[in-house]
Amino acid sequence: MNTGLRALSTMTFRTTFARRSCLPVRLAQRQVATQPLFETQKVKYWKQLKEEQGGDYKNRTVSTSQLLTALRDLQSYRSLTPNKSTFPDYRAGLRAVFLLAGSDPAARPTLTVGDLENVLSTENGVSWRVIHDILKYGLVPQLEELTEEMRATVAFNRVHAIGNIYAKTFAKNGARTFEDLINSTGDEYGKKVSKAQKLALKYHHEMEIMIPRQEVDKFDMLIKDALNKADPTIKYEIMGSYRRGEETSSDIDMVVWHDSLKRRDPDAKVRKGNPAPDSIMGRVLNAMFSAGLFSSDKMFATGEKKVWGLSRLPGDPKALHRQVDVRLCPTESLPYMLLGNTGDNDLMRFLRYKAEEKDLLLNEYGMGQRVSISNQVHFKPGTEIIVQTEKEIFDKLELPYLEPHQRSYKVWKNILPRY
DNA sequence: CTGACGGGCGCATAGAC
DNA sequence: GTCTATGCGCC
DNA sequence: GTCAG
Repeated sequence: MNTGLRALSTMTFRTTFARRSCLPVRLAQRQVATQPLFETQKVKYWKQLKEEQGGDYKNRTVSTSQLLTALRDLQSYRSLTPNKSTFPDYRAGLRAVFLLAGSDPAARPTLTVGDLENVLSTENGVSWRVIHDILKYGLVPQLEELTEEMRATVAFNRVHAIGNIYAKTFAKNGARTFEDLINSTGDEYGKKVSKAQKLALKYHHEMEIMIPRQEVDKFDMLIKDALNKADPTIKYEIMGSYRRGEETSSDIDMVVWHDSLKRRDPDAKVRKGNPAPDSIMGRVLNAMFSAGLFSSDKMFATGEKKVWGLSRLPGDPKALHRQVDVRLCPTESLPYMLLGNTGDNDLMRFLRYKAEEKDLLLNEYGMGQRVSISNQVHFKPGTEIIVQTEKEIFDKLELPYLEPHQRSYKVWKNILPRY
C-alpha cells in the first residue's frame, strides 16, 4: 500500500472542477474553431498592431529583453491578483520568445513581428498586447501605471522562494531593491529574509536564463561520473524537458534510486537537517559536493528525499548557476515517477483522465483503483498496479507507448487518439 | 449571477507550547 | 526544546 | 477569463 497518500490535505476535491478541467475539454477548445465574437476579442491587439504598423509590420522589431521582462512582470503581477487565468498565455509567450532567441536572449537582442507570428498564436491576447504596446509606446502602460510599492512586489515575486505573501510584506514595509533584501538582517521589512531567499536574490538573473541542451549533456556526464565514483549501485536519470529531447530547459530535474529502497516507508522518521551521510541521499549529496557540482552555501534545501540547489559546471568561471532538483524515488514507484516528471503537463493531464475513465487513479507514485474517502481520492488498498517500465503504464491505459521524446504536446497530439 | 481555479508532497522557517 | 502551521515550489 | 451550477 502506498501509504504516503494517507496524509492527504483537508482540501476538498470538487468533482465539478475535475470534470470540466479534464483535458479532452481543453483539446476540444484548441482544435475546434472558437466563436467569431470571442476570437475578435482575443486577436484584438494583434489586429491593432497590424493596422497601426502598416504593410511592413512583419519587419518591425521589439527588444528581446524588454519583451521578456514585460511578460515576466505581468505574469508576476497576475499571480498577485486573484485572477490567475492568463497564466498559460504568459507561459506560451515566454516559450515563444525562448524558441526564437535561444536559451540566452542576450544573444539575439531583437525579434521581428514576423518571427513572433510564426511561434505565437494570434489568439494569445495578453502576449500580443505587450508586443503591440512596446511597438506603439515603447513601453507597457499597464506596468508603468503600477505604484512604486506594487512594482517592487512584482519584482520580488519573480524571485525563487519569494511568493505572493513574502513579496507583498517586503514591499509594504519599504523594501524596494534586491540589495535592500540581501542586506537585511532582521525583520525590518516585515519578515526575516530567509537563507534561500537571499541566495535566490543573489543569483536571480542567472536563474532566469534557460539552459541549453549541450550544457545539460555536460552536467549529465559529470553527474554520472561523480555518482559512479561514489557508489556505482546508485542509479539516476535526468527527467523533464531534457528527457523529452527539447533544446532548452529551465532547470535540471533528477531522480535517484537504489535497489535497497523498494517502497515508501510509512514509519520512516522525518530527519531534521542534512541527510545522514550513509543514507542514499547523503551519498548522492556528498558525491555532488566532491565533484564540485554542489556547494554547501548554495543549497535551497537538503533533505533525505529531496535536494535543491544551485550548480554550475566546474572549472568554467563564466558558467552560470543552474537550479538542480534531486529527488529520491523507491524503485517500486520509479516508472510512475519517470512518467510523471518527464511530462509534459498536458500529457499527464490526459493520462490521468484516461485512468479516471477506467476508474483508476494515476499519480507519480503509482496507479490503482480509485476510492473516495470523505471527498479525497485514494488508491483502494491492494489494487496498486506494480509495473517495471513506463510502457506497461501506457499498456494498462490502452494507449500506444510514447517514447520520452514523443511526449511534448506538439508531437503527441498527432499520435494519441483524438476526442 | 456566484465562486471556483491541480493536488499532494518535501523542505525551511515561523509560531505555539 | 519539541511540535505544528504556514509559505513556497514542484510536476 | 471562463465555466458549471
